[in-house]
Amino acid sequence: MLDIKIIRENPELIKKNSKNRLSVVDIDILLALDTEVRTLISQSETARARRNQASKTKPTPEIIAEMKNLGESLKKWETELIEQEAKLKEMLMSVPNLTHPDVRVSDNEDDNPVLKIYGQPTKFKFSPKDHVELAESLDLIDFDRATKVSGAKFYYLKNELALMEYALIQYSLGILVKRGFTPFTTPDLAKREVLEGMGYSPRGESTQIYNIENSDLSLIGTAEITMGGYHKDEVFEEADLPKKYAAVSHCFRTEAGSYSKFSKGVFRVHQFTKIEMFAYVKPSEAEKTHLELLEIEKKIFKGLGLPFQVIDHCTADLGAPSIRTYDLEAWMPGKPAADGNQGAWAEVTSTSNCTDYQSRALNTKYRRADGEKELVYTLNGTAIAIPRCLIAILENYQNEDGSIDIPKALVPYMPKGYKKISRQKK
RNA sequence: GGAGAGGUGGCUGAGCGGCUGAAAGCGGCAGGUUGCUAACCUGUUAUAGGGGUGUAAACCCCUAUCGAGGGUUCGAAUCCCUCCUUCUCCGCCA
Repeated sequence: MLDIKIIRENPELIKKNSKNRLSVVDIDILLALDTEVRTLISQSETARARRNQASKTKPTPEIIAEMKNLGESLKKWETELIEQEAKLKEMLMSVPNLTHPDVRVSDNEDDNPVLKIYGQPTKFKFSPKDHVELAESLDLIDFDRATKVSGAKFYYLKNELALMEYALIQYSLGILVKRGFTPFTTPDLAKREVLEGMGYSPRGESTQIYNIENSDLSLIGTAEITMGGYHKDEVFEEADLPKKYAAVSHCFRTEAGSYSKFSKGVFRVHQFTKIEMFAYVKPSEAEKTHLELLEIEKKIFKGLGLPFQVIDHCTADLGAPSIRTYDLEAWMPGKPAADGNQGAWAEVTSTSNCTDYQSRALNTKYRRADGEKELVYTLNGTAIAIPRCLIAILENYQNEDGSIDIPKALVPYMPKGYKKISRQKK
């Protein structure tokens, strides 16, 4: 969340920013609520000061009577205070972060500038198939039985594709560990307070989050949650920063109302495996680290031999916690494009600079060399999201006979002899 | 899952209804002593929110916080309830 002080002191700036980010929070109402809350606080504190004063000595019957009275008013104010504070916090959590000055201002969420294209869309001498067709003919994904067992938008990975998930993990972790990232396997469930601290609201109508019945646990949608919660209420020493983590987890998303031809196959699913990079840095290093995360994503995709482009989210497409977000979009030859053609760029990774937006809610700080404590900055980025990466591999590495080459970079991580996927039709 | 014992400041640990934001020790910081180190001595040492003085560095006042939340009371670290969590023993289990 944003610092309420920034909103108090620069209401016009925040209003403009929120408008650019398509936020619907009314800053005037928020500020009015803030004033109300502060009045209640000072009222209660004055009353408590009086009570503490009176409690220093043995009270006379008159004072006892007075305190009894005061106690009742206090209780009333406190009840009101809790209510109003909760409302204020809810509003405050919905106010998006500030925006990096270089981000394009646009109210169209597809208006993201392309920074650079690496490689070229793969050319075929035949008509390429999409990953669903390829995977089904090679017995690599079982959608039908997944639907029977778990429902729509679940899948079984089989054969080479099941192996390839682990190959991709090993390949990516190798790159990350070399760069000083600490590897993690995280819990796949987290408490509500952690989700909320990270800016995800587990309840409510449009939630993307699965909740566990009779508990305050939710299935995480990304390891960003468990890695952000990891240092909740902690204080780093400046010398210990940056902390760079690579977290393997399963991710669960309800994906309410997202059925369309653009999310065919495993493009948008309820469960997938992902390695998330997460970094805690001091403010002066955030931009540098952000570019480092982007570089790693590029290295991973270049290494896999996949064509991709880098885009820079415009204001309309920026998530609330982020001041700037870059995505890698890989070329997916089987994906229908918006203009009706076949083949499209599609998001495979995303990296965000969240400044102190998350650390404020999580209360994660660092002690500067001069002894002062300050909120750390947090950044995150996808190292690899398995299903989307598999789509890109299947569709780009397909051959005319329906077989698929395994990217050279993955061969060392596959059991011996796996270099190509081909199977006789039964 | 069952039984028991705990959760207090950076750490160890006292307090068990008012003068306790909290003894003592350790550690940290500043100063003294010192040929150097050790030892010793003195002082200091939580966080957050609000208010005030000051150009500022600072300083002063108020409030909250002794695992979390509720309750009892004029007053709670201290009594009661719920939850979380740690340890020990038993059971179960990959």
